[in-house]
Amino acid sequence: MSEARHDCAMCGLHRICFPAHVASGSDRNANAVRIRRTRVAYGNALYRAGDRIESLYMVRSGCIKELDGADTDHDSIANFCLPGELLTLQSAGPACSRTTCLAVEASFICAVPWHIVEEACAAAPDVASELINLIVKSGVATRELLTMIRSKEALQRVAGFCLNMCARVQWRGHPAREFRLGMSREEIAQYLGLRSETISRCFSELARRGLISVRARRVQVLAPGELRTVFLGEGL
Amino acid sequence: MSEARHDCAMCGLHRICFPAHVASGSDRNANAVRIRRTRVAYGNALYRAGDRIESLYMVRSGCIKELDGADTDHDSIANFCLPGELLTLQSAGPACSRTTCLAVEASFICAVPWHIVEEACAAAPDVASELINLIVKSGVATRELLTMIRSKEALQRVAGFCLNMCARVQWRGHPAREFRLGMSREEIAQYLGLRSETISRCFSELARRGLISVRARRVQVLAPGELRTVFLGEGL
DNA sequence: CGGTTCCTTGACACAGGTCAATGATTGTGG
DNA sequence: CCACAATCATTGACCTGTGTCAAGGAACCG
Repeated sequence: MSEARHDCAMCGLHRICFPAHVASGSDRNANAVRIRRTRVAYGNALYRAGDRIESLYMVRSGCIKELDGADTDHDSIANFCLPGELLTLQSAGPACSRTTCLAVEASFICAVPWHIVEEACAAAPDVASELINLIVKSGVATRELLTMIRSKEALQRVAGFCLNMCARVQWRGHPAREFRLGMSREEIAQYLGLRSETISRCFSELARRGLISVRARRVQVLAPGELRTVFLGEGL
Repeated sequence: MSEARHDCAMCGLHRICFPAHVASGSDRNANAVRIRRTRVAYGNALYRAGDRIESLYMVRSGCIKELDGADTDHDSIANFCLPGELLTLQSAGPACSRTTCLAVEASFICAVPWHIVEEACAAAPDVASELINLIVKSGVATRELLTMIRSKEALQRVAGFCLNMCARVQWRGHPAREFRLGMSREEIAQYLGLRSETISRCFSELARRGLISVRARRVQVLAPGELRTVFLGEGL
């Protein structure tokens, strides 16, 4: 119960699930919105490109990768969704998804039916603008990735990836400088526009320099400052 | 007058400027929305990152490049806006722009004040969902660019760029297989994540193969089918 | 018509892709 | 709980595409 409340408090959907709560500071409407919870096993799809979008989804635990639809062959990973983050935002307008969402590892998901979201938006202008904010934010993240891939070389991208992961998990209250990768090197490579061998090499290089420590899928950031320097390309 | 009406009919803002027109099929409310028209000279900014966003903008003529804010040095071009296309969508939520918009060539712009857009959204749910649609669509375009840059090599990117430009200008009723580049090779390079020399080489190579013809900034597509084949990477 | 900017082309270097071999990790069934 | 298989990760050697540097040529502008 209180654990669930705790999770909800740091969820991106918070203001949509609990509009009254946010407005009044009380819990009285906390359960007004009907939330469905589902489990997605490793490798399975939450939904696929072309599916009708029923809900707005949030990752409770695990990791979901969002693939751009068209690319049938070498999948193009648009985003990794970590606990507390939202899916489906890019499909907000159209009835059918343009993306496929696969579980990188076994994951638990919250689903808020779209009609509920729409009702909430119609009822409260804050909620509507909050939704637009979330959509815009997800677009900004995509642009940041685009900029990184266009202008940074491999080592910088991997450094940036580590910093980004770090920031995202620690926002959720996890130990500040350590995280577990839910995804394989191959998937990181697809995300960063590189090859899995290059990811390995970059991890090794960063470890050799003493900036991180990698053991299987566990990553520790030892020197965030220097890592950032590498990312920015100043310490060439 | 009738020319202006004509232009408006193929503008992305059409459903927002003329909601009643769209709904009823008549022109009676055509001038209900107050539109400001401005001119931006070559190299000048429509607005800069950090500026307060006053309006939703549309390019009437010319070409505007949208730069991602953070990147101060080598500018990262997120998009080229051609006539009939919208700007500022990514800044819909926040009050301050995250992007800088510069005129690649002398351009004329329509500006619809944000409060008008907001009022129109509040008044008609179609308009609101239309706006969300437009925002989502612009996000999809960014993702397509991301996918292209991650997975295609230089010649494919340039082929894709030509096809994309072609589709966009011909949508506006221009001659089907020809267009004028408002931007320099350097700017195309920044957009596609390459160097200007590589853009030159790719144009030359595509011309050598007889797929396009390039003369200064004028491009003709001679063989769209084969160009598409190159883009898809099947005809290696 | 001359100066400036932009474009094209060549020679060369290097980051990262490709191919291949080995080692680590995880999961499964006895 | 162990052993085996399957997958995943690491590392090396080599090769290709694109960046870099430099020189000349075309287009534009006053």
